[in-house]
Amino acid sequence: MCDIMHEVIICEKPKSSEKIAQALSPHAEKKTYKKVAYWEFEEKGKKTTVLSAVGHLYSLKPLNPKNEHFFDLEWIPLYDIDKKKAYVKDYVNAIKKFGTGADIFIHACDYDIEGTLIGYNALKYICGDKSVENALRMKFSTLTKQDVLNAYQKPIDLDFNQVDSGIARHVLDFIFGVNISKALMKSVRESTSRFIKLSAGRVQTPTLSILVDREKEIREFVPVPYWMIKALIEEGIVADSKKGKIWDKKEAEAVLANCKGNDAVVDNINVLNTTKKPPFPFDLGSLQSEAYGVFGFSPKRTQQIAQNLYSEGYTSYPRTSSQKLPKSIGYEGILEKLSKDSTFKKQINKLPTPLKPNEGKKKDEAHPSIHPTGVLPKKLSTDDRKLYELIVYRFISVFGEDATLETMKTELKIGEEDFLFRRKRISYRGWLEHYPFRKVENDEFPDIKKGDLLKVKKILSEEKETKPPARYNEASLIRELEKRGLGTKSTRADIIAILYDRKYIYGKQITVNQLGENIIDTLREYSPQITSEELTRQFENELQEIMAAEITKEKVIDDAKEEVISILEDVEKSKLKIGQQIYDAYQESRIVGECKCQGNLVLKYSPRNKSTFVGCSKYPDCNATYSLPRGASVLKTKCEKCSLPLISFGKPRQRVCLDPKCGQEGKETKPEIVGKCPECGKELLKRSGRYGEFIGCGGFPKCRFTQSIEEKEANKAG
DNA sequence: GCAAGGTC
Repeated sequence: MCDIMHEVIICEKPKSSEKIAQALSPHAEKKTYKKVAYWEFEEKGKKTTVLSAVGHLYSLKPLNPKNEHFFDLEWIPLYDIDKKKAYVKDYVNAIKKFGTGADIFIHACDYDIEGTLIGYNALKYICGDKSVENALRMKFSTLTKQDVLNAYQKPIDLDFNQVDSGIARHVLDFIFGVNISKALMKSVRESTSRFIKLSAGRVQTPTLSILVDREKEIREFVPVPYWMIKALIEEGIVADSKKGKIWDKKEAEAVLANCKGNDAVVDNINVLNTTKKPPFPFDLGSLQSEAYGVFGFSPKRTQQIAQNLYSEGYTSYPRTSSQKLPKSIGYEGILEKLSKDSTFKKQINKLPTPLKPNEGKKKDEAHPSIHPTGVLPKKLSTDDRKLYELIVYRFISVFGEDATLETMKTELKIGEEDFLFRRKRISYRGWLEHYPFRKVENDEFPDIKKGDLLKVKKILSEEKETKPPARYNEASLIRELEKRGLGTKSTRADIIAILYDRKYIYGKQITVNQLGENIIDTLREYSPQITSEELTRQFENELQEIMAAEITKEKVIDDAKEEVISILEDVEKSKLKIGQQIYDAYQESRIVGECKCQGNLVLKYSPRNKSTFVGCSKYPDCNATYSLPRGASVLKTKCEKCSLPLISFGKPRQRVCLDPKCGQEGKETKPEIVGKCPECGKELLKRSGRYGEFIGCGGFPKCRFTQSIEEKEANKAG
């Protein structure tokens, strides 16, 4: 048994180990050790075991957790730091069991900085220092059989510069993020003896900064009035004055006067054919964006569901930035399998041959775009089913034919004034047939020709005003982070969730709280580096230099340490002022209503009960407290009986007064009807939610159209 | 208590 050579291959994740094992030997046998899968084969007197990590197995931890600042760090198993990562232990144990004492160690994790570090740490801390010294490195960019075989046959040495740059990235993020976060919390604690969970980091703080800048732009925006002239004409035509935005009221009135009493003459009709290409296959970012737009799923939720579908084998690996569908995934086979579902089949049968996907530009060396595997799910929850079908229909659409649209641009003269209207209709549906999630305008063209005289029913001068820039939502913020190269495809959704969790931001149309704004103001003063994406750029450059052996990781870390120490000293000097300001801002953003004593009702947290409750800001002068049921939210609407705010909770949501003694049930008053939904035609209702009143479609949840009261007002005025 | 990065 012992005279045979033993070779161990360590991969980054279970899926890779499967593919690598199968590529290396037709005899690779799947085995399990305490629920963890590994692969084994024996060839030419050598036994090979293919093992797998599950991403990072080790994480940084301060050497002396009691110190005020953390600069000396060590690598500790992830499951010792985070209880939710217990599953990691099984993988570590499997590597320990089969890796210890092997003759040959092969590092086969993804060929990037993080992957290199994952394998390095696995070898070093599980198999021992010796395994690292002699380790071979497989370098591949895809997990195709050919690439894997090549990498195996021509292994390279482990690049220790790449390892060092990975270590430096972790250490740098830790000493900046954790120490500055701690300093902020300490300032609050020492100036107010209260605890608030605060944080700052290389990615989250610039992200918050983007939101704060937008918030300030909106606040400082001064609307400018303008007028738009519209003509209501027979045949249901609404034409706009070619003058567009008219900034001068008198000029608008003059246009109106010029039109008076005149019919409209059709001056010119221009009909154009345009083609609309099929969409690209999904990468994670575009899936998150589409699922947000179509179903209202948060990017984090989409990521969780996609991970689920992947684990069940229904869809491919979700954490990809690829918009490519290489032939090697076997899309004919996938479509054939999907065709076992009669609804899918209807669409698939209409696809043109030969099959050719419309691919996007974005690439990912490790994975293709997100696509169904062809395995049909038996049972899925409603939301999982929705996302699954979105992925399937998108996949089918990608192979569809171009759609053709006809656009009609008509120029009219009313007196001496020029008007214009456009119509759009679908002349060939093509791929649109396969993708039911987005509606495309399909207008009727009026039956008119050049020279026709049309009756003008009415000329309107609509007063409008310029609008501030729109707020980000989670999907558009993710796109912004992607554009700026902040975070990674796997972390962006989590980073945004942290900002919500810290109460820096709230709302679907993301609004920054006082607390969030104050954190940015404070950090811009004391640690400007961390508030801008420049820190990410600086890290990237330094890591490059480490990889090129132009600088050592020790030097980079020492420099960073000095920088952080100087920041911490500055914060320390002003901690009382900083802490008080942050606490005041925090208080303000926790206000949910008005107490009977005229004080503010604020959300408070009881560490003892681990629950949130409502208390008066004038405590201890006012002792009013109200407990909140789990998952309850405090509404802006006041109780009609006692004027405290109403709360809503439970499933289905019910409304009652914050004060249980009051006993007032939120009257099931019929919501006020305020118009028709522009998307589905049902009634638009005035509703109230956590962040005040808003307009929503009566067809909810089928139709998810919403708008703010302000938007509604603006449209009414316009 | 605190970051950002991998992955089930």
